[in-house]
Amino acid sequence: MSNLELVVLGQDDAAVCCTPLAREPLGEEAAADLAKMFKALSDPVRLRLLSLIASHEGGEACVCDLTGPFDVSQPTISHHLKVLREAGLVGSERRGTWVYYWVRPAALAKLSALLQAPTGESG
Amino acid sequence: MSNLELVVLGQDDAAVCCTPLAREPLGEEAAADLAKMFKALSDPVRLRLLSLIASHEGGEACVCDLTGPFDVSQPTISHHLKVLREAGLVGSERRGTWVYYWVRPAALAKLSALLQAPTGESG
DNA sequence: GGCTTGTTTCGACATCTGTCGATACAGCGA
DNA sequence: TCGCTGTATCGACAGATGTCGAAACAAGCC
Repeated sequence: MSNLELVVLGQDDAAVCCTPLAREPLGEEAAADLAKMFKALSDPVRLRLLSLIASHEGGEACVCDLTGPFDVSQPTISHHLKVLREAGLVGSERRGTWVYYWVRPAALAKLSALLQAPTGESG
Repeated sequence: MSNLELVVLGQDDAAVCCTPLAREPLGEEAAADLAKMFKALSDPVRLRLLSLIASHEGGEACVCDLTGPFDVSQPTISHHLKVLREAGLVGSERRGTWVYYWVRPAALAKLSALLQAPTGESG
C-alpha cells in the first residue's frame, strides 16, 4: 500500500521547520512536491474530511464516521480520502470490518512552517 | 479593483491564530473559503511565484522580475498572479511603468495557524 | 502624435478534477 | 457456504484549470 503514497520529505526531520517561503526562492522540485500537498487541501470536502479526522476522538476516524456529514456519495468520499492519503496528509489502516484514517501531523507541520510569515505586515 | 478580490476574514484579527484544524470540524462555509486559498497554492508555478515575491528584497517584486525564472509565457505568469491576488495571498500596485506584487503575511499566517499540529504524533 | 516597453485580457484548446452509479473486494456472522 | 455490511475501484461525463498566441490597455519617450 505504501508504494502508492508520496514520500513526505523531512517527515521525521525538523530542518524543514525553519524554511519559510520567504527565506529563499523555492526550487522547481520542491514546489512541485509541495503543490501536490496543497492541491490535496484545495477542495472543501477534503478540508472538512481532514478536520473531521483530526478533531475526532482518539485522533482517528472510521470511514463510516466520515460519510454522514456530506452530501456527496460514498465513492466520492473514498476518492477524496485516497487523495489525502496519497498526498501524505493522512494514514489509514483496516481493522476488521472498518478502515480508520488519521492525520499525519508532520505533514501538516511542514506546510504550516512553510507559510509562517517572516516578520510582519511590512517589515 | 478590490471588488475582484476575496475578503480575507480575520486579516487584522488574531483570533484565527488559535483555531487549528483539529479543534473542531470545519463548517461548510469556512472550508469553501479556505479551499480557495489552498487552491491558489496548489500550482508549482504559483508556489514559486509566491516564494520569489516573498524572498525578493524589499518584500515586493515587479512582474518583470517574475517572468524570467519560468518556462511559461508572460500571459500565463500574469494569470497566476491574478489567481494569487484574488485569493488574497498577494497585493499589487502599479507604479509608473511597472506593477509590483507583495505577499500578504496575514493571509499566509491564517493558513499556517490552521495547519499547526495540535500536540504531537499520537497524543 | 506615434513608437516602444510592460502588463493584462481574450479566445481557444487539451488536460485534469469532482462527481456519480455500477461493480468488485474484504471481513463478519448465520 | 452464503448473505450482509463496509470500503475501494471502474468507467463515464460535465465542468474547471493551465497554457498559449493575439490583441488590448497603460505609461513613458522620441
